[in-house]
Amino acid sequence: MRISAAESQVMEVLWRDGPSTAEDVAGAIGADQNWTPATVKTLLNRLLTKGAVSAERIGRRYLYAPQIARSDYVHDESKGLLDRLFDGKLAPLVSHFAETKQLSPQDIAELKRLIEELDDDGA
Amino acid sequence: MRISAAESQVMEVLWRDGPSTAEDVAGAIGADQNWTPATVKTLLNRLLTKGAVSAERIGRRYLYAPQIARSDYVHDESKGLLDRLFDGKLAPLVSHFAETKQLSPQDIAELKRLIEELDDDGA
DNA sequence: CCCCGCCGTTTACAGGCGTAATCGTACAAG
DNA sequence: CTTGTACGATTACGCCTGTAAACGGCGGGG
Repeated sequence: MRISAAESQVMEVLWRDGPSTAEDVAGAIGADQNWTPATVKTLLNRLLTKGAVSAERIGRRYLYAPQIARSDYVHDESKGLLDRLFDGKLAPLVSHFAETKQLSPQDIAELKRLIEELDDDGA
Repeated sequence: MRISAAESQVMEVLWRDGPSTAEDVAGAIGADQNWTPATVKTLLNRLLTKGAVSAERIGRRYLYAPQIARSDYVHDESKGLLDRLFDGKLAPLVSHFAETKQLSPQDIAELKRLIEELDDDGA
């Protein structure tokens, strides 16, 4: 199930805020994306027909709720990128960011901590 | 300059093999993507009008050469993903793969080595 | 009890993309 | 010199996407 870039903005709101009405979503997004409410409704409907969200009727409105886990989505996107660009390996990606000077000392420290933790678990 | 998924396949060949004719590219790709040569030519032309590749006439053919660095492309794609899904930070991405059990001991070892190297440099 | 307005649904439409066939032309073979 | 052919260029076309307006019904206010 493919979720487009615009659709993912809507999903992010639902993941963050939980079940929401179209109005809620429009309110949460509208400002920075400056979409009209109509646009948000279209996206919600496309997600609905894809089965990516569910809709429960509450009075004359619907509460939309995500039907796929954010972690699954994130995983698919991430793995896709790794496979396409880094031969499926994480290390080259990290290396790439290191080379292009995109890592702050804090980033490095955090990565270090994380890796040591993994290493301990694994060993 | 946006490079689509199909176009990036063509770019990958040019990055890997250097300046190539349309036939070369078609040969290098054709098998696994099973595109006709016509499709490859279309993609090369779209890349040409975008300025992503250059074309130098050699006899009655052209040699196509990348005009953008792979590292730039890789960087844009990677940064885009990090920004969209991981708040721009690498650590959460690594953490995500760790949680979903996508890291082999080799991966962890390599990451560890890499990070220590970075840490030494930085310190 | 009737009508207005608010919802969700349907329809719209231009641009990008994947995929490819067709066209026009210039070189190579005869 | 003619002609077939192999190129790049042009055209095609349906689907997806971003963005949004139009439509139709139902429920609440008068």
